[in-house]
Amino acid sequence: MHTQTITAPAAQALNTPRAAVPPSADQFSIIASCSGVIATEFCYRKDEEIYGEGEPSEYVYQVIRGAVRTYKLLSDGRRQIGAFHLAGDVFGLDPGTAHRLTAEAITDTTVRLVKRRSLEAAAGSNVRVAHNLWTMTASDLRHAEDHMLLLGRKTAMEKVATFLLEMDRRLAKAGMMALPMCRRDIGDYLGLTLETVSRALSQLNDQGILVFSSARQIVLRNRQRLADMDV
Amino acid sequence: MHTQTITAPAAQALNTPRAAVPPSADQFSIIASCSGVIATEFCYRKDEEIYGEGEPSEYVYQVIRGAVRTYKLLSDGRRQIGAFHLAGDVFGLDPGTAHRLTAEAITDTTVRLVKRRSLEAAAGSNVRVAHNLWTMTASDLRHAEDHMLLLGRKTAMEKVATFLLEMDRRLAKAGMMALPMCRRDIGDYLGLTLETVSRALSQLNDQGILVFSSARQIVLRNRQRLADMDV
DNA sequence: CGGCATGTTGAGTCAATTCAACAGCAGTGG
DNA sequence: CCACTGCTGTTGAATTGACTCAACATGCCG
Repeated sequence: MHTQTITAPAAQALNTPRAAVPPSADQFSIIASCSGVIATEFCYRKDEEIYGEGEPSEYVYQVIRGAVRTYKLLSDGRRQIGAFHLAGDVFGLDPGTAHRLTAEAITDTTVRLVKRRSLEAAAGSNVRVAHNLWTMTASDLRHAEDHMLLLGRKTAMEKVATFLLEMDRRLAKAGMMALPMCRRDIGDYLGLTLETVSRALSQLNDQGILVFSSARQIVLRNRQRLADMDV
Repeated sequence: MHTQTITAPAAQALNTPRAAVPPSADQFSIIASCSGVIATEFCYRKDEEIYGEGEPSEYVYQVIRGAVRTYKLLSDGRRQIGAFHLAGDVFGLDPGTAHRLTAEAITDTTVRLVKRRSLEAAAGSNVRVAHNLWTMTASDLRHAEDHMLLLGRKTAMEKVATFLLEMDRRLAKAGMMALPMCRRDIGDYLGLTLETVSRALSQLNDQGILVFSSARQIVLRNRQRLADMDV
């Protein structure tokens, strides 16, 4: 399983300042700094599996650098990506004994990980930790609820508009967003084919709503018109 | 808000034996029986709103009798039902301050409800309660993850097959299932139109995989062939 | 019995898919 | 340095699964 080399002492990551830290990051830091909870860092190469659906969930993860996709497969290979996890995000927090989705590194990725058992132990004695575990799971649930609405009821263009606004909010730096994932990943996240994603992006480009510096480097020129499409 | 009449003392519900109680029911009973947590019963008529999206989440609910749909709307009225809640199921457990979906009674429905604040208080002093809140939210998340795969990647027939197996598991009595919801609800749950749901059911009937006693009374004749369609 | 909800079925349409060709680019090695 | 190769992304053409619109059937409730 975790045969990757340790690349940096955990203490360094704990002290690294990061911009635009999502709420879950603070919660995770509180947990990770509890006595008895030991955080370690690992690196995964592009497309490497971090854990598989159905595997025992031994660890909980936080993305330090890079990006992760978590997905489910049908028997014939059709794939649904449930979420993209970016710097600061926590993933792999499945309160059962097994992971319910597969996690893969989208690009070369560094994660911080803590043992599930030590987490549960901390939750048993520290009410604050227990509450954080709950709210982190709840925030995954909120995202899933929003995403069900998108998958079940939005058109292709509305899906892509929602996606762009989500990524803009989560990873834009200086007005520019550098998408870590390919068109197929985006399609499998939105319940579309990669061609449909490409066509929608081209159309938004033609309309002047966005500009490409490269296929994955996008600047939004008109967030309002995107938000209007987003219903 | 809760202007319905109280129909039965809570104590009666607590002592009423029920068959096929889902795991969440036990967990909720543990919570509800905590000192300081007061459970009350209310009745809602068919199609009555229990709470609206965005409203402050004052209560957590458990279905005693009847059925509930929780859903999100787009501005033009397109609807995505996130879940159906049947006897024993807990719903409305949103760890934020506001409900993220609207809840409506599908049929005349009796619920048991407890104040959120008393729940959180109990969680603060009782680790068991805190853990149950977490696992109940996690089980909603599991359902949402499975449902995203369905919405994003399954065909109409696969969606309907999955739906039938889910409902068969959750509400079949003596091999027969009595669906509380109409075709439109099923469609809005599966990301389909009501006509497509109707056509799929007719086709399964023609194939002898199921038999209708009435439009909503269904007997599955061949679960294996349904499971095969379910991929 | 009549009236309205719900459900079924048919015909035509269309949004997104499939299949196919090609363009762009990054990495590799001669 | 540039040709070669493989991967990613774009675009076009044809197809199709699900949708829309419409008519009719069924059944429940007063």
